Order: sequence, then structure tokens, then C-alpha cells
Amino acid sequence: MESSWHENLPATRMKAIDELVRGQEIAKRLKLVMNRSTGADGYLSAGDLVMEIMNSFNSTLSILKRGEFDEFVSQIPANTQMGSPCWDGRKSEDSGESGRSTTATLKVKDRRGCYKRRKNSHSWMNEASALTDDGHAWRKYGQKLILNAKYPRSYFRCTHKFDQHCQATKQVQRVQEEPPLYRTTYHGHHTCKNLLKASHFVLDPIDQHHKDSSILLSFNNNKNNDENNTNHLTSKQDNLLFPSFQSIKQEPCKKEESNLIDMPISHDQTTHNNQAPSSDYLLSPEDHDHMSTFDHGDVISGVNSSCTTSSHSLDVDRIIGGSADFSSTLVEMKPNRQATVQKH
DNA sequence: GAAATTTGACCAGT
DNA sequence: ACTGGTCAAATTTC
Repeated sequence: MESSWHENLPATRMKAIDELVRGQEIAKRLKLVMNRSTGADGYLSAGDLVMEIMNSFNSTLSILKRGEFDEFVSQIPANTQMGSPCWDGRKSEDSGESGRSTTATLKVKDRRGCYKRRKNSHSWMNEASALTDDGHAWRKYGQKLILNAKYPRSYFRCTHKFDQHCQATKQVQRVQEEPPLYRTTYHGHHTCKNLLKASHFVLDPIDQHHKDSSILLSFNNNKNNDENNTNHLTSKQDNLLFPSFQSIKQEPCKKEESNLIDMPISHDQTTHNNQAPSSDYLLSPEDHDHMSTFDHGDVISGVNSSCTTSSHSLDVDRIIGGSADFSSTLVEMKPNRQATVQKH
């Protein structure tokens, strides 16, 4: 599948990719060296750094290979590159849309509506039988009843949206009652530096994955297709995930888990569908390829450390396939992590 | 009191 | 017009 993306890219981008691949290889070697020479404690922080580096490479490569560079750039906060009047969701004084505001609504409009709706944004999906901790701190900003969905959808943004201009968001929706099945759809890349959580973030999914509790889907949005995807997605039980979802600011997430996402919607349109929402998401042919490699790669890339939640597996496949992959390393690190995570 | 969640309203895409 | 995504005041929690 790699040949396909090669063909479509301009030479300059190809060159950039080559450079990134080279850097990626170097980081990989560094990791191996560190793995041999460093003690446990030293390794953890250094390992995190290497993870950061490699995730950064992965993310960038994914973006470039998919021809999404432009979009990626557009996600960078306004103060660094874009002129969007209110990129961070806060209203700036002179945002253009007020032009069609009436005076009566001006006050409200002054506060609201200044946001760009996500279109074709980079997104991927994770399905699990429990609400999984993806290692990031999330803040809930909305909940919505979705047509033909039995349960409401919850909307989360990165806690560091404002202090670090992190653009990542996710949506969580329970899609099935028995067995419980939650679908988490991630949008955007984390640009925050939440390093502590980052290491957890990297670790958990590996573990989860090996214990087979969740499925990560990578896709480019578009909800057209159906069928089939979900057939790949049978999710299973896992007990490990329960400490989970704590990333939504510890306790509050429990609340969400218990009364928010679990709560079925009790109105008339609940009729048909526990499964239907699954069909809202589909994989592009390319992503089907990713799917086929999920078993080892995409979990890492998808959950990918603090700052790069790009999900595309090809790079990670390469990493993991090409060297003593992270898994063993991560297993070593895990005890530390658990001590940290399971505060309650 | 600060931070997080809830919830109704606003807005954009279709 | 409808629906989903986001905003922000009000409320709740710590």
C-alpha cells in the first residue's frame, strides 16, 4: 500500500518524507541504544522523549503521505499562523460574522458561533467495551442527542485547548447496550505537552490491545459507507479498562461514564438501533489497509503520545516491524505506569 | 473560589 | 429545514 501514496505526492513532499523517515530511523536507533544502556528510572523519561520524537515523525509522515499537509497547517493556532478570528473558540471582537447580526442578537452572537466547523478533518475511531483512558485530559463541552441513536453523544475537547492551544477533540457515544460498546471518535492532533499523560497514553493502548479490549479505526471522516466496517469491530470484554476514562479529569469522568453515556435516550426515536451508528463510520480503501495492520501498529499511532494523535498505521508498522518494537519496552515500563494511574 | 459539567442556543453543512 | 458540532451561562462538584 505504500506505493500508492508515493505516486500522488509531489517531489518536494517526497523529499520531506524521506528526510522524516531518516530521522525516524535515527530516533529508532537511539531508542535501542538507550534501551541497552539506561536504567529503569532514567529510561522512563528518556523513553518518553524518544516516544515524542517518534510520534512526531509518525504524525508528520502520516499527514504528508495523505496529502493533508494543508489541513494540518490549518490546525495550527492562530497566533502562529492562521488568521481565523477565533481559532480557540473564544470570540474576538471583530469577527466577521457579526456582520449579519442584528442588534438584538449582537450580544449573543458576539459570544457564540465563532467557530469553524470541522470539515474533512483528520479523525479516527476507537471502539471498546469500556470507556478507555487515552491518556489525555479531556473537558466535556457538549452533549447531543443524535438522530436514530439510542444514546446521546458527548463532546470533549482537550483540557489544554486554551492554555496550549491544543485542537484535539473527541466524541464518545455508547452504541450498544449488551455488551456495552462505546465508540470514541477523535478529531485533530494533540499539540499540548501533557507529557505525564503522554506516557500513559502510549502504554495503555498497547496493553489494551493485547488484551483485546478495544478496536481502533483510522479514517478520514466521511460517513458514507456502511456495513462491513463494524463487522471487523467486534469488541470484547476487558477489565483493565476500568480505571479508564479517568483522563477526563479524574472523577468527573466517572460521572460521565455512569450517568451520561450509559443513559439511554428515552424518547420515541430510540427504535431501531443499537447497531446503526456503527455504520456511520467507514473506512476508505486506504484505511482498510490500515485495518489489516491494526493488530500491531495502529494502536500506537492512533493513541499516540501526548502530542500526535495522528492515527495512520503505516509508519508505525514500519517502526514496529523494523526493530525491537515498543511493545517489549512498554511492557517494561508498565508497572510504573500503573502505579501512577491507579490513584483510585 | 476554581474547575468541571450541564444544557439550551447558535451556527454551519447538507 | 434538519442535524450535528460548538459555545457559554448556569449549575454542580471539589
